[in-house]
Amino acid sequence: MTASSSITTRFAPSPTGFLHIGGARTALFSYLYAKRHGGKFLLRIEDTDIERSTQEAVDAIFEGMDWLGLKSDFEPIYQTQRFDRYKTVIAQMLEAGTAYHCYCTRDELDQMRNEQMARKEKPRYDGRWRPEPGKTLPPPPDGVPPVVRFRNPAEGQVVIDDLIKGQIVFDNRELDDLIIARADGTPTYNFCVVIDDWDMGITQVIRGDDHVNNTPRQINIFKALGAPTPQYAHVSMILGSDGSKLSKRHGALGVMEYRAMGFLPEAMLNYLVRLGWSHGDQELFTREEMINLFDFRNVSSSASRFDMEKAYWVNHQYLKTADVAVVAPEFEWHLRRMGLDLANGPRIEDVILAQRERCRTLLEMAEKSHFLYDELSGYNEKDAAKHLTADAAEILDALVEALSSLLEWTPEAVHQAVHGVAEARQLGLGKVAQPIRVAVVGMAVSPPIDQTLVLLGRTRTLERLTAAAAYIRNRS
RNA sequence: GCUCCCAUCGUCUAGUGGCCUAGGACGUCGCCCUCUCACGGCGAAAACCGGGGUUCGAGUCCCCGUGGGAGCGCCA
Repeated sequence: MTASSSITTRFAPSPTGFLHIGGARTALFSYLYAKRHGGKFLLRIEDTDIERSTQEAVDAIFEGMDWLGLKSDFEPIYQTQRFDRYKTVIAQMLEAGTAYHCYCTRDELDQMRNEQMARKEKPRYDGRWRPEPGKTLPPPPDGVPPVVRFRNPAEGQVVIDDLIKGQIVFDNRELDDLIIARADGTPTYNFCVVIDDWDMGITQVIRGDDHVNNTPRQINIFKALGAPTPQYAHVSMILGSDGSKLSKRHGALGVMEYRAMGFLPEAMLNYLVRLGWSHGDQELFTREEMINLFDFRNVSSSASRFDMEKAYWVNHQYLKTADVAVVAPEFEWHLRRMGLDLANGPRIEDVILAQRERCRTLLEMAEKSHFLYDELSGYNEKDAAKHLTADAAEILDALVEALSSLLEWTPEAVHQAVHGVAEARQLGLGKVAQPIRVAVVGMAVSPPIDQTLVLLGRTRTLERLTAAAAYIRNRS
């Protein structure tokens, strides 16, 4: 926790899609770990697969990181801008004999794999072009551009002391000679990662545990290069609520879709940090607390499921307690998205205050506040049938009279007027409040009636009350 | 098939050999509050995958099994 500012972590997505929930959590853990130790966090775009990488995906990742407030301490790095560096290292490795050319064609490789699978063996490169002392290599075939393979040690073990999973041991015999440069000369993932992590002084590699099997190969490359190996922390996957892997089909939504669903970024972070990590029984954390408390000791090594209900609950906690000034811009985003004119209604801060106890998401809040910014499109059928009864017409008339004579339009005044009407008729407040709700909101659900009417404003309240009374009379 | 990972309530988890007749949270159910919906309060049901060890003592350590998952690309 002291001035160990040598800590550097990175989040290294490949730009082939949006920033999904698993990536966001990995990014968060990386960010928190760096901040916790006074280190740096950086973002690296792994775009060596030119075929599949797109600018839209890069933008989507930035957008997601930005919305979550996960700031990189440096300008984002693109692997495609580092090709010269990769080529230099590959040339050095060829020279040093830690890498070699392989002239196998894809067809040969496919055939090799199929045969191995048929023999129930683990498919792997058989080393036919691997130089060995006393071994005579076949002459390079004409017209076959070679790939470059890493010469993985044939013996011994690779030991990973994973920050989350503990010690993992791999036998080098299980590892084959992976391709580090394609036939067209472009370097491949497992190689670029090593060079980048080395060059950028990454001290902790934090990534999904679908990468554990790559780790021993990468460590061997570090060693071949004489580079220091980073520590590793392999975070388990996030599964869908049914326990299956998240896929585009279900669950694997981009973080921006959670924004559209009405989540607050801080709530999203809070839910995510608790998915796999814990600090005793604490459920809610400020960003400062996350940073101060985060530790891999308390990160679970088993996969976890994304539970929408719990996520909603966390979001609701934030909506209820967050500074209105913080939620206002996000709420405004939703209202505008619904095509509402904010000038045509109350201050959104007041709306948030009135609604936040009864809304789990900002989207829900926007939907329930629609009536404040636009005309009613009609009454909810069941609610109208129940509350806009023949008896109610007269009550609405009385309310119009009582409310229009108020000197001021405050919760207290409105409250008194409404109660006055109820008491004069010896009715429970519900008998009066419910018809009002349906009349002004369109349905029987809203914040306390006095607050609702104050938000709506006198003019609109009286209009809608009158309209409802007319509606009742026209109907009967 | 091979290699690797994982395993406490439906879900997220606490638990680092005795404090565990297993705690918290979400969700569920009941009651209270109440002008609706909520908030809130109180209460309930609900879990250590199985079998062997180790130990005076195992949810906690070891082994085996079972069940999940990941990887085995000139993808990342």
